[in-house]
Amino acid sequence: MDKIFKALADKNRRKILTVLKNGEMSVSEILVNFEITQATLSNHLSILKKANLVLCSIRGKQRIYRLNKEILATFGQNISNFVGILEKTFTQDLGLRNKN
Amino acid sequence: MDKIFKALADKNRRKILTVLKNGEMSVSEILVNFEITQATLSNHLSILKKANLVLCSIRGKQRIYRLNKEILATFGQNISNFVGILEKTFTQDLGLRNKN
DNA sequence: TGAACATATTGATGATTATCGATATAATAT
DNA sequence: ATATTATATCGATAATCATCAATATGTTCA
Repeated sequence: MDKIFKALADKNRRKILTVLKNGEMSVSEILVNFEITQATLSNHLSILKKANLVLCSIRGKQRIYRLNKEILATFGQNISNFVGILEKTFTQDLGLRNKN
Repeated sequence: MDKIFKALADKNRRKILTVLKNGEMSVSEILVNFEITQATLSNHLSILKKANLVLCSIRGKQRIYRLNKEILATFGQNISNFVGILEKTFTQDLGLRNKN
């Protein structure tokens, strides 16, 4: 969870996720939406990948990135539950006793 | 939105929110749940307050903090929508055209 | 094999951040 | 008034982070 929150803390990385909602695409295709260098984008993608928010596969000389929808859904659920009732995963992650 | 994500990027701040789910409490009451100094906690609370995630009122010499449930609910909704369909607020925040 | 292309990695830099001890502020109690 | 208590603010420090230019890696194509 910590890696996910950290990954989402950067505006460019959130934008990458939004861009990827249009479907999987290569690094250079993602890049045209930004005004950052390829090196910076590559770094952001690496962080998103380590947070398991995106998946990557190779097609020829390109890397095709796509959203990891499962993780995003789980994250969304955790957040919703946090807003509502304390959720186990979330609570445990923080090293707290669960209320129940 | 950016401030909220930044605020949530820190584990201690997320834990503060979780602690505050048990109800409003003073700074020193919050503090016993952590192994950080009062100065550090005060800084975290200030960041949460600026992100509008917590509210603060004064009672005698104490500051009583509590969750801002409205903001949390809105945030949860934005996340859910992000996982699902692109949500206006979120999209606009990133300076992207909305698909619709 | 070698050139061209796509992306990752490296190393450096400036900016931001979490943290602390010390001090300031502000309320209450003696 | 003064001491005590609660919290915020200040100044410093070490760690993390976003970013870049340059280079390396790995793939395809001629």
